[in-house]
Amino acid sequence: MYSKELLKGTLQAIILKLLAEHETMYGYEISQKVKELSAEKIVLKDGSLYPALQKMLQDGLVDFKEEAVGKRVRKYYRLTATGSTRQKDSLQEIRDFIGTLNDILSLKLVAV
Amino acid sequence: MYSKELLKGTLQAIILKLLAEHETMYGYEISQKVKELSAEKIVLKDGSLYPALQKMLQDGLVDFKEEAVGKRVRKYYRLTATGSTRQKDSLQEIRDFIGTLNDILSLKLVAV
DNA sequence: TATCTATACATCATATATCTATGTATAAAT
DNA sequence: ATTTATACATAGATATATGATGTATAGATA
Repeated sequence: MYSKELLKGTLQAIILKLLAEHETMYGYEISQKVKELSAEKIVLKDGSLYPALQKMLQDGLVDFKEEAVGKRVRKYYRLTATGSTRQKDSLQEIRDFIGTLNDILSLKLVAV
Repeated sequence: MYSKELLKGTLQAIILKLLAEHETMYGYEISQKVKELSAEKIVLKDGSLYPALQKMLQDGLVDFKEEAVGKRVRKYYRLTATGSTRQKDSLQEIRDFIGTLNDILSLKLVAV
């Protein structure tokens, strides 16, 4: 696990990216996908994920529909048009920021 | 300027890296160097820099000696042995984290 | 069948780091 | 003479991830 602070500013971008690739996803599915893609290096806590989704909902970046699975109910989230725009913007911002870190920290990263 | 949150978790690593490369630096010099290396994309506020330096001092990552320049006094900071170790660790953590972001966000970055 | 683990959601208090605003003061530039 | 740059600092505001805790269903295992 990384220092908690590193994830700040990138968690929302990560969620947006997954939703951009998957049409709909429910919260637990998102957390599992992040764990998988990060080789368990990023393990979202419930207390991080659900409040983040609710903030994105408030900000109009996502909406959701509930779906019953047995007696349980999942909330399937989907990007709105606003969310789709924000997704591209936030991804670009992270690219740019990493480029800046690359310069300052001499990381020697290049895009292919 | 980037979303404020992005810098969190990396500011200390940036300061440590500059100190690893420069033997001694004073606060204002650090802020100017960061501005320069980032093409003004990262402009540290006094309220970020000085508290950060004081925390690093408390944590034993740096020490300093005061030096008079005319009637003004500069605080020249220097890495301690602990700080030097931390510098390498935090840089590696950021590399690793960016690698993970690379996977999740499909950034297509490679090290050269 | 009982128990543990995984699935699925949520809220509240806490921690932490950066920023904004503000303050003091010297030095250089216009 | 006035503005800008240099050089430090602190207090309060803000944002966001975490820890702790809660509820409840479903599946696995002993």
